[in-house]
Amino acid sequence: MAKEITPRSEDYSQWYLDIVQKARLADNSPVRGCMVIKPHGYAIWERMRDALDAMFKATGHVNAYFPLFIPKSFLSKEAAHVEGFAKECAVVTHYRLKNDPNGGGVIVDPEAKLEEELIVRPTSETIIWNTYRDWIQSYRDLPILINQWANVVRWEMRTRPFLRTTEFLWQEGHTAHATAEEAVAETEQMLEVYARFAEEFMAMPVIKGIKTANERFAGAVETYCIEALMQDGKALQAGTSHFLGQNFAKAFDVQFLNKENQQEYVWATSWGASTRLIGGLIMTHSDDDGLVIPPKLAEIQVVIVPIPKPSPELTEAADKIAAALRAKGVRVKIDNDDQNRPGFKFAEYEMIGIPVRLGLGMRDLAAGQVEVARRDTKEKTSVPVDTIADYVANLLDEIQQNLFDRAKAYRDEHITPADTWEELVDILENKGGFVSAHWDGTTETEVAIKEKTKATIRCIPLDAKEEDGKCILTGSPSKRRVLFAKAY
RNA sequence: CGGGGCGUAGCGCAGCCCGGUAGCGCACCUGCUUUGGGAGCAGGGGGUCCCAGGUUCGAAUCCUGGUGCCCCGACCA
Repeated sequence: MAKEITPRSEDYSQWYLDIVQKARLADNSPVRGCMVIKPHGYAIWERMRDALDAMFKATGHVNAYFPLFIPKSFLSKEAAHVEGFAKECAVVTHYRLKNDPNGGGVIVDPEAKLEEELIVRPTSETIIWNTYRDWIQSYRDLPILINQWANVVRWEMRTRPFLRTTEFLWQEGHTAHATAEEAVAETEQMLEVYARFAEEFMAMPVIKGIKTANERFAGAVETYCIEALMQDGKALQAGTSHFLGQNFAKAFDVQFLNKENQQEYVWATSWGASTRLIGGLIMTHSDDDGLVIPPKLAEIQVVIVPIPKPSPELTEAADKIAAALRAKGVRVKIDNDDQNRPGFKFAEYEMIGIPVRLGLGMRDLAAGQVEVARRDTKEKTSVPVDTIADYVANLLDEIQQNLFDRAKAYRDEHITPADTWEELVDILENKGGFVSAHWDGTTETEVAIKEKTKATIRCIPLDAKEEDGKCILTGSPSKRRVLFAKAY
């Protein structure tokens, strides 16, 4: 038993770290808060990236790439934006090293100080809007619908693999529009794209909503978000889409001539999702035996394990099954390793989250069957070889659906209405999850509730019904319920 | 930035209190026997004991200073 995973019931946080480590998703790096994303973790990101990228393209977006470095002065142009990011920026001050004259190693060459410091992008609004100024003259130049896949750096106090790392991978969409209506429609459309991606590919149910002023993106007029619920009852913001109004256009002086030959400021949106999604994926589906990957995001959906080890007969049978599966579009690996024993392999494939495992031994071959083991429920059944391809193809869909249904049932059970302060506190302390409660709409109240309970308003759900009520803390009138939760 | 913990083989750790020249498990290499849920036996390789200074005949161990990482909070995707 070389690879024990801490049970969730014992220490959820340690369980999470164990999964990341033992499912070979990522390693810590020599640099604080940065991680090495290992092949098995990166494969999940590649699938996420490809799926999202296709959805962006299908909604009319194109990819481009803007620089990693941003002149320091750009950051100060949009007041709220600086306020939000200044405290967590990595700054490049020099461009050269030299040998230490006092011996031992290299030092920063004091002669090589930069005239203007460069900021490693924490997000790219500033450099992109500085560029858009030159690209936009007329309403005919609009809209601009650009996305970029990039890495960004935010010097966070406290980091956790995938959930919050100093450097992370993400995509950021930056669009420019002639009207506010069009920009809002874009913001909402992209929120919809994220929600669909989360639910269809990650099998992770999400709540669509808007952020309160207090939780809004630095520089945005309105921030839309999708919020997911993790197994430990904490919420995770899984994607955001911002309506930026004319804030960045004004800060970077981006105007266009409209049809009436008048100068107007351009309307903007930005939207992003990051490698944090992998953290969400882990905490939505995985269990004490290891990672669980939904079939649509699994690089390898099916592994065939010859039992007890590969032999000419077993390999021939495995090749046929693999060919039949591949013909159905299933991603298959045949385990040709002849060193480890079956028990070891079973545990290993469960650890790294392969959705379906086929066990194939002489016993099965003689009976014309294959043993099918599904990762999500751990159930095993024997299936005739001649129907295996159809069976597995259907099973993958069923697993994808089951994971979603399971997560949704859990999530739905953990949206609890509260009408008194005592209820709110009790639910947050003991049950966890989202608490649906009335709020008077002020930042003061929101902050006060956070100080008392550590819970924040995750969002005002888009589908929140009009309902007269009283604020859970102050008793002031409220028109609708909002969702409170402790969050990652 | 506060609080706590830890730096000893690739990984996880013991040894430190009480100083005597480094050990255990896993992993790795070789061989044999095994193989339907994490194999067994035998042999073997691998170490600036985080760094610097001090005390001492002698430091992984004691003292001083530094440094790194992890975990828990406040801040954030």
